[in-house]
Amino acid sequence: MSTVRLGPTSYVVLGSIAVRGPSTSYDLKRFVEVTLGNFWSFPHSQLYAEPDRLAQAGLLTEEREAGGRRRRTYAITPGGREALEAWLRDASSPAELRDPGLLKLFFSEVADDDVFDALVDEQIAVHRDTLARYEWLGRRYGTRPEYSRRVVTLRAGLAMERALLGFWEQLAEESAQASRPSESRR
Amino acid sequence: MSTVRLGPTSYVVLGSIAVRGPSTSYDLKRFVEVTLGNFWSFPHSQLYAEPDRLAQAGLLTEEREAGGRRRRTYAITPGGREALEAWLRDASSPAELRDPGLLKLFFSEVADDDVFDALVDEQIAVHRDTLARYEWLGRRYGTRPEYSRRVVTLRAGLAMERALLGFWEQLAEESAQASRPSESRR
DNA sequence: ACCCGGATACTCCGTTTAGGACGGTTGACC
DNA sequence: GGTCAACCGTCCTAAACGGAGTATCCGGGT
Repeated sequence: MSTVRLGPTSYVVLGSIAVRGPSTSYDLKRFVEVTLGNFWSFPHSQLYAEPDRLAQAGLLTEEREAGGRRRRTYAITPGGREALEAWLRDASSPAELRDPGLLKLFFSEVADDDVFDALVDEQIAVHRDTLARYEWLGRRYGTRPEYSRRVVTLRAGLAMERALLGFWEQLAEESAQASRPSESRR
Repeated sequence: MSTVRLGPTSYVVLGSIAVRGPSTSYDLKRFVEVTLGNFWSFPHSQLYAEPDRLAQAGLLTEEREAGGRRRRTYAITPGGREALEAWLRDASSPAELRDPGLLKLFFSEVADDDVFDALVDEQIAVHRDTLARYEWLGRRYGTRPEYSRRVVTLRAGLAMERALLGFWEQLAEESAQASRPSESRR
């Protein structure tokens, strides 16, 4: 039980196991991919390395199948639950966004207008897709009260996507307006 | 001029230099910190290593002071501008969000309600602050037409922050409602 | 029962990034 | 010309990344 450094990844693992019960890495992968993955992405390979670290630290127990795939099943320990709750109580570090679309928009002044227009179209399509996916998820899971705390994050995703979609659509509108100033403006 | 791998970081550097003109790493750091940094964060040390790489690849020119700090000033080459424009035309990879607040919310079912309430309060405060900062930036720079393409990303930030703030505020309201069921329920 | 092919499940490892620590440089003020 | 605080640049270790590679399973054919 040496003291290990716990990062956000650690809490993703601890939390997922706390919420799902005993899990294998692959269970975590599938769980994370449709839930958390939407607002906290990271490579699946972490889900094999990190639980191991946490088990070393005594925050998880590890049980390995004798034969076959030699799958390891992890369960949370009292110490792990404690660490998780302590983190929940801690002050949060600020959110980070990495949006290549906005990055391109920021630099779009160096290119021609058709590059800008293509970017806007693309981003509108992307955000419409994401929005549709979230809406589908909402219809599928949104009404199950046993998931309520988890499902509520979906509402945050919906709000964000709607905001961003609105932003890009407004940009498209302004761009269209600018390119035919004849009829509406004097 | 070997072929180097160009990642988003590379385009941050190329784009910033294209937009600002010749710059030192420190110039870039200060520029990025108040602009891009809001939707594409990364460590400042990259801004010393990356331009070097790009210079090797012939996308930037490098000129170094003889004495003192031995500052290196970089300028973009025609090849660099070309690479930047090609990227602007490419399809964008999807946006990524990393929000510790949402992560905690997702796992909050394992803890008591007061942890949840504290989280909600904290997040409301955080988003109010960010929103206020963006509004200030908007008043400060939003009216300068020479920055228009760059400043427009600020509107995206405002839209997102407003959406997220609304989300958390609604959560607070629902929570308050649930904890005093006396008047409305039963 | 046995083999085969494709889908699934899992791990490993070389590369890249994170981001803080550290050390040198400068200019303002004494 | 000395001192100090702010400024600027580099380096280093741990962690994250992400894809390549391997093992396992399952269903269908013989």
